[in-house]
Amino acid sequence: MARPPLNKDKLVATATELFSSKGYQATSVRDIAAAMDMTVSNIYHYFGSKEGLLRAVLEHYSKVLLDQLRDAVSQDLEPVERFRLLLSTHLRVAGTRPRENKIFLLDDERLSPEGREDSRAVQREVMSIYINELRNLDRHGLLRDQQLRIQAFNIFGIINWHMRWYRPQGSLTLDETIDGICDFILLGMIKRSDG
Amino acid sequence: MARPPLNKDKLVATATELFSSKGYQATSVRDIAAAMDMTVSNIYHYFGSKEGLLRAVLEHYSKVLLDQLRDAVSQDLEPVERFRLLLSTHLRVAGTRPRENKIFLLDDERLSPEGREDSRAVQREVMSIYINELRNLDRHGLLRDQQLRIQAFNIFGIINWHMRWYRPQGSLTLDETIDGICDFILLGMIKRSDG
DNA sequence: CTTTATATCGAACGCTCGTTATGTTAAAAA
DNA sequence: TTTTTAACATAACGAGCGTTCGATATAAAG
Repeated sequence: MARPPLNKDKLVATATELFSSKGYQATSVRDIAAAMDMTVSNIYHYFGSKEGLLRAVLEHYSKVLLDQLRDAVSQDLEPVERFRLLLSTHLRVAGTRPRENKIFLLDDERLSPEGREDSRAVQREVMSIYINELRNLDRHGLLRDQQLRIQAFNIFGIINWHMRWYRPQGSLTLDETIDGICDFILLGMIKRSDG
Repeated sequence: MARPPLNKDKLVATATELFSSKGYQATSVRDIAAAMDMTVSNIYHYFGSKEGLLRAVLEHYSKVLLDQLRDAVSQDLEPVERFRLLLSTHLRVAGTRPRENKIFLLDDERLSPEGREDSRAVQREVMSIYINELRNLDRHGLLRDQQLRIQAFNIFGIINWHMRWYRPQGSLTLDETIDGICDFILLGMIKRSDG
């Protein structure tokens, strides 16, 4: 046994790069093999199938995302402050791992039923983290609207759209962008007299 | 000449249905031919290529969307009211044509450079409509934040995410959902004392 | 009726895809 | 040293893909 996990990790990284830039379906196993300078059959030796590689990519990202979100909501903070921490954490994970995030959002439709169910379970878990926090805000009379799921979906839309336009080399830093987005979510667009 | 535009329209409709449910790449020209009960070569007679069909789908949707948005912002209304009309119009088009919207958002990456440029032009036009309205709001001192493009991107995220979760057969009507989303965008999540 | 243009078809071409069967190297285990 | 096992390679299979070619049917135009 030479260095088995080393090459396996590099394979996941290369697949992430290619899947995110060309799309899962448009990326052939031969593309990945060429980028790794190895043969196709070797990839099958490691992952068994093309979908096995996709699942490895998704499982890695899911773990990172859920760990960070759970950590954020476990902090002992004022309701609004903790919600802001949840938002900024989510934005930071998605913003620093745009490739994994893109695959997670777009290519889960290409999974087999079992893989799709795993992906859905992660999405449900993220949703339940948000619903818990929204309930907490509502308990303190801080929520303007009680349609919690719609609020959550709106937030996911903003966060997940973020990756389509944010470029690290742009004029705003990631921190500035994240603050602006959190304010947008919490306060809305229109200027208010008490803000 | 029998009824040329009739079959051509049906072909665009069938392609829309299949492209949106399975994705552009996962839909073969043979799939579409089978759904239309015609042969593959007949599709090529009409559209010349698979991409030709995709472009026909996108051009149709782009025209509808831009027409409606332009009509909304041409109304003579108070700034906030006109912005709310723009939002609700956009949400209504996307919500009543979820299939076209999905293809428009996801499959423009599969176009050739020329087709991609056409699609980008439409996206730029939509953005400029929003920027104009945001400038108008700002001129009246109504905007909380002056990062206009970020505001616009946040809005697009919410609107385009809408199609991933909204189901007409759900408990809320489209109108109720649209109102809730407009309020979210304009007022934010947190209850304010002057609201 | 003849010409012409459109609508439709059947069959194939060349290519790429995911996958597998079989073999070889090389390093760790015994 | 022998055995075993993981890491790699070569070569192919069968299927599906987008596309094209050549022919036919059909209806409008002359």
